[in-house]
Amino acid sequence: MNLKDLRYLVAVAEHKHFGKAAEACFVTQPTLSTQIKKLEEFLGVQLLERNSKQVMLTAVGERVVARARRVLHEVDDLVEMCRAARDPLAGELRIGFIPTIAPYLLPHLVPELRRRLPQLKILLYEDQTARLVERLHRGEIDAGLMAVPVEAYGLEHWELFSEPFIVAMPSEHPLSQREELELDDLRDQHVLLLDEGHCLRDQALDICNMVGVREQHAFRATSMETLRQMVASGAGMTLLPALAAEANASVPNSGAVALRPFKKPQPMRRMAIYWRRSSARMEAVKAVGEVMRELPVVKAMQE
Amino acid sequence: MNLKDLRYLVAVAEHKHFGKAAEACFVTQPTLSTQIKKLEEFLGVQLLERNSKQVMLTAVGERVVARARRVLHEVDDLVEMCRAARDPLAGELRIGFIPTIAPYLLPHLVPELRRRLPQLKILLYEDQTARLVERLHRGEIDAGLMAVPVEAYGLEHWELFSEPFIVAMPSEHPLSQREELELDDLRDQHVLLLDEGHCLRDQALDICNMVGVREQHAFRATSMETLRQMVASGAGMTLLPALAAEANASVPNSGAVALRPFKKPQPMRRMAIYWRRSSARMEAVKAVGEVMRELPVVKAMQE
DNA sequence: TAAAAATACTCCATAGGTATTTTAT
DNA sequence: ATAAAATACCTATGGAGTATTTTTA
Repeated sequence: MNLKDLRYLVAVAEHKHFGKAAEACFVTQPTLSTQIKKLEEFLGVQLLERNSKQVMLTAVGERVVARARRVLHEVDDLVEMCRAARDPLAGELRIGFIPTIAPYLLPHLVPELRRRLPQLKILLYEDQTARLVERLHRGEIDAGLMAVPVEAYGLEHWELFSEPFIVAMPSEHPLSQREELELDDLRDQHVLLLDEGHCLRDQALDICNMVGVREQHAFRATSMETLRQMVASGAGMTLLPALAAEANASVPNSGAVALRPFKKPQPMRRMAIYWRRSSARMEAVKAVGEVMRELPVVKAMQE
Repeated sequence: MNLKDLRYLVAVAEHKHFGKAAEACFVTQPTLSTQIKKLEEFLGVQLLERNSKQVMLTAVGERVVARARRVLHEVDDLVEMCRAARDPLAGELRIGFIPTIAPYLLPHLVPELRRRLPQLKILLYEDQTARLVERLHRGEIDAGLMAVPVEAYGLEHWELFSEPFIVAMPSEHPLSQREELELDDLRDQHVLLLDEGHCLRDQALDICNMVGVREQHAFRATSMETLRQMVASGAGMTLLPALAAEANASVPNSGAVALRPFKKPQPMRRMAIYWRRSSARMEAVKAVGEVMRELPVVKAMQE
């Protein structure tokens, strides 16, 4: 049984005339007649009573037509729904962010997305890289903003921007006298790092290893905010990504922390947006990436 | 778009695997793949995200599948409903009766129908011949029990039984002394008849005309009950169909009316069941006719 | 490398068309 | 006699199959 057959039946029920119904369905009368007959044979019941002067519905026919109408309406709705969903820049888009950038980037990003991609309903998720990758694979999110490299099959990515690392130290620290620092200045300093799992920990560790810094093993912060508070309390220094450092200004107790950039070339982490190679939302993901790339606060970091 | 395509989609959504879904649909994987692809092209949206290791639904896909499931359930219900309605001796059957037989036959017929055709839900209508024919043509009723002949195109009929006419007269009438009457006995009698429209009027009139009876033009009864009361009050005599006459016994004031049959061959009216030539319920109508024909009260009239 | 989906192609069932017949009022 | 549905027959679209290739984790 086909939807077309049901349409033919409903047309006959409406016109009470095979010829007119056929015309309304853009087919010929014989076509419609044979299809209706087949439908009746398939269902095993007579739906229409016809003679050369009039067409009437049988009792079963009446009920079948009523149900057929409902079915056809629902199918039409389904098609209409898809038509409305055709815009690749509309609908929901689920994006995950690593915790060391989410709270610092989103206040800039969200209003801009609302302005530039108003049809897109962005759902935000925050998780560490490994969990974001997992959720990408499971299809729980459509995209993830993470630092390259991410070891994961089946994902594609776009590199969006680089984020310099800034040194955060207690304001009374001797190095705070200097405008800019060199990597070598970190040598023999005690550096505080984030807990395992945060990619930021590994990135900072890589930099430290280049110059032989000792990690303060006794203290491992579980969040950037904790880390900042530890620095403010004089427990040591740390490396903050630029956006987090920038946000420091507008935070209580910020006077206790001195922020100093590195001399060029600054150590940086490269941020990219990731999605499943097979994702149907690639276009939307790229559009969102483009918006991020063009955020003033992001462009300012790139020169 | 076909219902089959929707079934394929739902199968893939359930199995999350094209091969397994194809198997469940009794088609090959390439068939299912191409049909799903066509469905996506038709709808203009990607419904599934697939790679060689997993299949996932897109957001639109999720919604389409939900709607498709509803549609398919409704279609299956529709088919199931037809399967249940296949029994030609089940469902509703609308039957019209002329007023001069309905109240006298139905008390015998209805219990017997309930016993012999329990699946058939009989709806009863009562109207004069012309209106019954109209309603038959309009499809408002499936059958009509009327007296032959009925002048109407497009109707077929089955003759079921003949109903003798019985003379009803005031009990003090001289003719009531006789056991059986002859037609000639009616000559010069004053006969009361039903109002225009009742076929019984015409049948009685035909009989009267054969022997030259004068109609009592001043009185025309609008119902058989009125007619009987007029006879009881001594206003004249009349011809009653046998079933109506038989019912007279159990009616108040019955002692005032004498009933006398004619000598053989009795004048009779022939009752038949009519239906549209194109009717889908012919089988049920004939079954009901058969039940009528075999009613004891009916068979008793036929010897 | 192995599993799975996509593609290429072939075939045939059937929807749909044209011409004609049957039917019923 | 006429209007309308049914039938006969033909065509061609497209659903389904087999064999193969491509993809990707």
